[in-house]
Amino acid sequence: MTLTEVAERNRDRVARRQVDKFAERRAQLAAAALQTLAELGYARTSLRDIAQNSEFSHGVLHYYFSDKFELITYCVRQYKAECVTRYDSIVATAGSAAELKRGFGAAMAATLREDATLHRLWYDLRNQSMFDEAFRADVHEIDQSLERMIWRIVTKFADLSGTPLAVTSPVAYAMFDGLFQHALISHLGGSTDAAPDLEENLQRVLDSLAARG
Amino acid sequence: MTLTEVAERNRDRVARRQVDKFAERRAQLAAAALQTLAELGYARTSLRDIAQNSEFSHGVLHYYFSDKFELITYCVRQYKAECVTRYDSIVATAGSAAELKRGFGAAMAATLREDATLHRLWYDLRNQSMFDEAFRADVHEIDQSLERMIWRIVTKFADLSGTPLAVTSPVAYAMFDGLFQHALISHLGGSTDAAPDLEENLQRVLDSLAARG
DNA sequence: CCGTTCTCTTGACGAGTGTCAAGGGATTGT
DNA sequence: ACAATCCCTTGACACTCGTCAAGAGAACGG
Repeated sequence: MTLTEVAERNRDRVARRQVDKFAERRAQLAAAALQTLAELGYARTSLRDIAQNSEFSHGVLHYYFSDKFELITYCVRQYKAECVTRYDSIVATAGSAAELKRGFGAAMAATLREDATLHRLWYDLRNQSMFDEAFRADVHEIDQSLERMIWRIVTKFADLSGTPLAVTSPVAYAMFDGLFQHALISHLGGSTDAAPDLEENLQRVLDSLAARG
Repeated sequence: MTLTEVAERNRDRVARRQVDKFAERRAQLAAAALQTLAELGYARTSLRDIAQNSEFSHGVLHYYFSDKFELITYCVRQYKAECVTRYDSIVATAGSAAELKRGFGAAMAATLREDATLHRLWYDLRNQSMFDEAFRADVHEIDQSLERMIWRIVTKFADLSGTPLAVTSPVAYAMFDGLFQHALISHLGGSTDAAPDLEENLQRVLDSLAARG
């Protein structure tokens, strides 16, 4: 191994370590941003609010992100990574249609309770994408991931219960999304029935998606 | 009739005329505000933007509204008045289940195309109500009105087709609302299929709501 | 016709915003 | 150990925001 090779390898290692540190802090700041956005909403969240929810000052955000839009975009992507695999274990482990149905309803009701502020942030950003074209690509990608996640559940349910499906993937997603969104609004409005109602309604609708005719 | 009675009547008439003029201009400014909000979204709309979409200057808004919140609240109420009776004529005139179904789908698809920006404003404000409690009361009232409107259609459809219903009012509303919202996002994203797809999907789902078992 | 009230404009204020430049420590490579 | 680079803070900038006060001009009363 020549000297220049050693030097190159060291430089690479250093560069990688720096990149890792850089990426790590970006993720850390994005986490603080996500928490703040979930708390205040897109319209009311400033960079200073975000910095105040981290252990750094507001200037550092422009060291790790070129501008506010890149920060929020990064946040959205980080949110997605956490989101899309949320129900995969339920789909994988369910051995019967009834078990899948119960697990699905329970998981949705649980995340409604535990991640309510994150979910309202998602709806907030998806709404922004209707006004601001810059958000559309990322939002649409997440939306499609969620639709595929729902479709995995629905198809597996039909498979396990041995009945054909009466809906398309977009329609199934839109219906479940509507149910969840209304439950979220009700839940954040103070209703204690929102989660159990959602759990029951989801199971009923899931049942009705399998054609009986 | 005494002199004081005449004086009183005149004062009343003047007062009423003033009130009318006042209310008229409030409505006029609220219309400009609605248009601006529908264009820019809640997050990006300033009072100066609104004034620029009217024929007045920005200061006049504080002459007719005590603050920004009262203006937006007034706008939301004005929006509601236009909204809730949108499909009543369809419900009233439909003579058969098939006609009602067709009319419902066509009307929803039409308003998706023609009032897309107003609809996205509604979803924007409903989202704001998840973050800002001050919006919740008005938003919830509108939401209930819309739910009742959907329920009138669904129950009339079940009545005309002679089949019992398999869903509750909140579930029916949530499902149709989800379908419409996703169609709106798709439509504003540039899809030309959104409206016809919505029309077809609505009719399918409406059919499926009537129990076949 | 004069005085009062109603409408509306103008301009300013303080607060809050995203952005960025200057610089101080800390860390690192040699 | 010295120099260079990295990381972060501070403070400022230009701008926009909601709000309000002062006042001009029209409309209206007696």
